[in-house]
Amino acid sequence: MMTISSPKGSNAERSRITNRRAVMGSIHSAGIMGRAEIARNLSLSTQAVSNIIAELLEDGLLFENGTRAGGRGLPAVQYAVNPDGGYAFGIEVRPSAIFGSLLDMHGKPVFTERLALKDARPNAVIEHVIALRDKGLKAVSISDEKLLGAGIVMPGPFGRTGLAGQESDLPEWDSVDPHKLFEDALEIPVMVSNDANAAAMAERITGVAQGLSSYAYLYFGTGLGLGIVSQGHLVPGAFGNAGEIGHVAVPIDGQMRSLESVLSRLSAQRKLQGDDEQALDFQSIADLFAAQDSELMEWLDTASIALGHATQIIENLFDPQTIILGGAMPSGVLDYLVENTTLPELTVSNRSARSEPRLKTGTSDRLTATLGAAALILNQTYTPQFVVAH
Amino acid sequence: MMTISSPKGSNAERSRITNRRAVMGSIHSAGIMGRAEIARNLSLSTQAVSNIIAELLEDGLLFENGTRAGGRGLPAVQYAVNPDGGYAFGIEVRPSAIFGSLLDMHGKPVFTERLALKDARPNAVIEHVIALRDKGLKAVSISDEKLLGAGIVMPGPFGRTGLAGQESDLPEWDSVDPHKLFEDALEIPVMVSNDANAAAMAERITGVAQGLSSYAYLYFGTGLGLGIVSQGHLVPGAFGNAGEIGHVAVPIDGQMRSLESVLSRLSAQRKLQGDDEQALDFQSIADLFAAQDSELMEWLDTASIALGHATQIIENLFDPQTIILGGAMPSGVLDYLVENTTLPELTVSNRSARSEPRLKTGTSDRLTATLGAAALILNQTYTPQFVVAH
DNA sequence: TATTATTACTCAACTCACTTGAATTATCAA
DNA sequence: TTGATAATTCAAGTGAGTTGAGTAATAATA
Repeated sequence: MMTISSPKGSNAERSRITNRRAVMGSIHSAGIMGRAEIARNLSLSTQAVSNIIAELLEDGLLFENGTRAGGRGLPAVQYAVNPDGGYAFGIEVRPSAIFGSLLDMHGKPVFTERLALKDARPNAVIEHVIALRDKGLKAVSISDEKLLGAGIVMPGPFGRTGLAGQESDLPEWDSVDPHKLFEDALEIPVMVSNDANAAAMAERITGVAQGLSSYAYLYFGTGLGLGIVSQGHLVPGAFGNAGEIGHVAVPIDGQMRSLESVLSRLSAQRKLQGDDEQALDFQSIADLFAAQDSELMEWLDTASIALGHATQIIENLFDPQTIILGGAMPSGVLDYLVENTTLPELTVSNRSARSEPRLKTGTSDRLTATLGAAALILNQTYTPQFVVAH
Repeated sequence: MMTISSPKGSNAERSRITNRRAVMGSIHSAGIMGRAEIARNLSLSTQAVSNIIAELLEDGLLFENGTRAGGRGLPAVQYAVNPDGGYAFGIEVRPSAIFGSLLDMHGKPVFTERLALKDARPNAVIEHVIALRDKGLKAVSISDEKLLGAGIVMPGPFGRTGLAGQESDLPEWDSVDPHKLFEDALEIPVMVSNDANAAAMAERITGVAQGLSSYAYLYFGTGLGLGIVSQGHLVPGAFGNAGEIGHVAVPIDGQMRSLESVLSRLSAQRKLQGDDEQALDFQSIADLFAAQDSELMEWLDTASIALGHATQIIENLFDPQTIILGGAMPSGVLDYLVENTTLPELTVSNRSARSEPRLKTGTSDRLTATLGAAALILNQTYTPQFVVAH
């Protein structure tokens, strides 16, 4: 659940915060940049940018990176983001395990760890999360002042809904406010979200969504989730549960099936193993794909059809620059889906002048969501805060 | 097409604009409000709010509205929005007609007019729009300084897409930038959008979406459109074409049909008249509904099923507070749909603790989109600007 | 080679808009 | 009647961005 802050007026202090983020964001997305260039980009005076940059240098978030000649005039001193200037902590909570990661300012993971979880109730989880943080900070020798915040990914949906009672639910989390719980325990800024949203943000910080402002992200976890980014901001939904695309019905062989039942790792597992409950992991699917296993290829055919329907829905509802496929599914499989899906014609995205493909493959990794959790925090430091309306 | 501005830094001047809007927004949504209360609401000092209110009184946008005792302490002087403080101009451009309206600050229409259009090419449209504006201002004796801006509703999709070549297209508009065209001609701020988005905003200013921040709006025009509002802001899509839900396919009698082909005025017309091309207008449908015409009721049964599917998709993708039905369809028909649609169970919106119904009826009127066009401008004066990310 | 145009950058003064703290006023409660 | 409470104003203070003049470094031009 995204925390929805009440609308706030602006004052000098808040302006500075906004502008610091805007400057960081400009430099992050450009790689290196000079002060005058940033000032033009943000419609600020060079003096203002100079002052902010001095502060950011002081804080160790930036460093000088040579000068650029090229044109006439005094060559601009260039600045770049210092990867070691700060770190974001990402946590993914699952019923049987917790995944933790630390990302530097470039979004590069410097620490990742999996912790088996016997007890997934709130207190036990908090204890493990604190342990994970301490272990991570120690492992890479980071002082805790450098920790910018923690992003938490938990299984949605948040609150009691028509989708409750599923296997992924965590015990005894119904009545607690995860955001407050984690913030009180960790004493740093916290953002809580679902896996698809987090993964979508990861693509924006380091992946194939860099430079995109409105896109959709299809996340392959156990099921299937959708992260929606509009004008650089996540669309969280009124209760933080937007993107539950897995439960949308599509026609498969003349029958309405939920997307998740044909386009997810779980569905592949069922197809390949029947009701055998042994987990079919990432690697086994990759191996079967490499061997062109006939059952898997059959599953892929059905999955492609489902993806075509999903594409039609997403494109017509959001008109994104692109739809990115990613998550815990081997990249070969994702590439196959992108290449073999027949794109629907009757959508607003079927236009001739496109700079992005309608479907593309993003990061494929079991840890996509965990890294995405940390990316939520990085995104915050690179993006001026969204003004929430009344 | 929403105009996407580049990200801007903040300074004193922009802070004041933001805060003025925030103050106006607070008062607008509360009806009447005192200064200290607004200050708390926006996390500003009372002095700052006092200064802003003095300015707004000076500009005629607010007026004093008594004092409120009730508690202890000095009773607060209350302020209310002056309906005559400014006006918004709304224009809806159709291939064969232009609709114009003027809304006061409360969102009340003070002038509406339909102008038949023989030539729908850009120059002719501009000419008629200017004439409409002048006529409106004259009719209600408003000086042109009071015109806050113009909202324009035009048939989407914008740009060449897979949905182009439809009957609603306007001739020779492919190569022009409507926003620039209208802004140059009218010399006031302009917002261009599609009918569904505009209608969604109208509900936020005066209708059943007051107080809601994340909701979806199903607009019945000739076809069917979807307006998506997330945290008080429209979700426009990368190219301004989000919300083309009419082209999403749903299963009807075991066959995939586009939503628009079963849930739109045009589809009702086809059902009732066969291929007879004579227009079936708003009133005729209302009459047939009053008479419980059997063919219309049959159409409604199918339409309800389609609406159920649409609801499942919208709820799972956005998790809105509610879905509002409105537009050029008699309210009896909309009410019937709301009451007789079987709501899907497998969605995140199927929760017990709801303050809003999952479906509700909004404004039903041929002019919904026209008034909505003007509401886009009002919304801007009541809502601090969205910070667009890099 | 010298000069000029161009651009980045800094310094210092200025301005805008919000904050702070003290003083004032009106109301309710004891 | 007195005291507590809350809204409001006044005046001074502060943070942050802007402005304009001046300096420095480079490319283009004479």
